Amino acid sequence: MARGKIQLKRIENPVHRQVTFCKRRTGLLKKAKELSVLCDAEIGVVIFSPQGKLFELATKGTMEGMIDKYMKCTGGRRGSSSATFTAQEQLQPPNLDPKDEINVLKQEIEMLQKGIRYMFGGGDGAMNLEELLLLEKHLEYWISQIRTAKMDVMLQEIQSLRNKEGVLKNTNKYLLEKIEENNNSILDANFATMETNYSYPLTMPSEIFQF
Amino acid sequence: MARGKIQLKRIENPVHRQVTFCKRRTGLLKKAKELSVLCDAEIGVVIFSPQGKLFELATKGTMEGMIDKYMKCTGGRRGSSSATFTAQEQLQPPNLDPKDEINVLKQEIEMLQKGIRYMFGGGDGAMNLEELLLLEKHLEYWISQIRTAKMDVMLQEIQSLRNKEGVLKNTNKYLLEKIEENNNSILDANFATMETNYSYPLTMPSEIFQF
DNA sequence: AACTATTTATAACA
DNA sequence: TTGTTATAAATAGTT
Repeated sequence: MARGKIQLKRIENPVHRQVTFCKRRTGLLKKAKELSVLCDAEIGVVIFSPQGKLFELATKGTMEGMIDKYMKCTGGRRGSSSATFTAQEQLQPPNLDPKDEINVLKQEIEMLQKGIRYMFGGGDGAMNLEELLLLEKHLEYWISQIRTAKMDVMLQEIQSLRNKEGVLKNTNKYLLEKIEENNNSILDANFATMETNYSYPLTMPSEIFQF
Repeated sequence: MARGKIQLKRIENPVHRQVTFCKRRTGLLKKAKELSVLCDAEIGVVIFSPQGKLFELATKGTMEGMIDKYMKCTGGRRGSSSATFTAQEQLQPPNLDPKDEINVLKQEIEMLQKGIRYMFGGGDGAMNLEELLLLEKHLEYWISQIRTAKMDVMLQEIQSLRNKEGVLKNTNKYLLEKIEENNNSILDANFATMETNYSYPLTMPSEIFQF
């Protein structure tokens, strides 16, 4: 893409090939990150150099998570490392002693927490400093996701309210016109009969009706 | 990259976002193919749209093959963390009517399941505003727990290092004394025999040994 | 690792 | 979605 067009075939000069690999690998990963951020997509990229060296990128969560998700999508059933979060549906005897039920529910919560731990790619037993830092990072990421979702919902709500506002404003305008018409009719009637000089308001206080 | 610089953040306009997703997805896959051909690399790309639709590319063999190779490269390291993020413990008064307790637990389960589904499903927008706010609160609690744990570990580490420091300082002091003793003995010996007038240092450079 | 002349990708628009 | 075009970004060849 510069100083000459490329031929879409293997670069034979090993030095050129290595340099190009390095540059384009960087470019590819950058593009993947951009796409993920700009369009809120989840992307995994795995690159093996000709020498078998691995380069990878997973834009949300971990590569393992991506692989699990991929497997689910393609229906491929292999030893998925993904935990099951559906225990509740499986074991739910209708009538149970409250004590037992509590225990069952607590068990389920534990299972769910295992799912969370899975997501964070846990370590063994007590967590060391690195694991804690990683977990903190993951949580921060998750919370940012939640906040984004929250914002989306709120923006939607705002849009909905604005639409309603428009409708109500129109209705209001229509009603104001009607009221004015009515008042004028009454005024005309009064004027004609001369039974009273009490003056009706010509309009309603507009601030009550208008937004 | 055209008709205007891009901001590296989520495109809020859904139409723009969709168009950009489509175009950049194409671009990314093209770049991946090119890199693979030019540099003889094996590349796998997996893209999930925000709606969860899958797009993929495996430049040599199949995606499954890539995943196997990836697993081999990273080694099947993964354990289960026993760290506990038991949000329900904190949010619950100890003595509660069993019925209420059950409800609380059920609520907790539902929220966790939704949260997990949300994360793994790439945010399919199944949660409403209140749920998101609640989840955010829980996550904030978890993160504070993690930070507390992190602080504990760090403080422990610091204490441990201080202890070590104390021991080492004492050892160092002791060794310095020994060395000085030795030097003096040798000096005395040399002085006594007069075989050489080479002068040994009386002390070692102290900054090497002291903290 | 830098530097540019070019090619390529793509944002805005239709 | 697809196509067009002005412009941003990537990068091939070079230093």
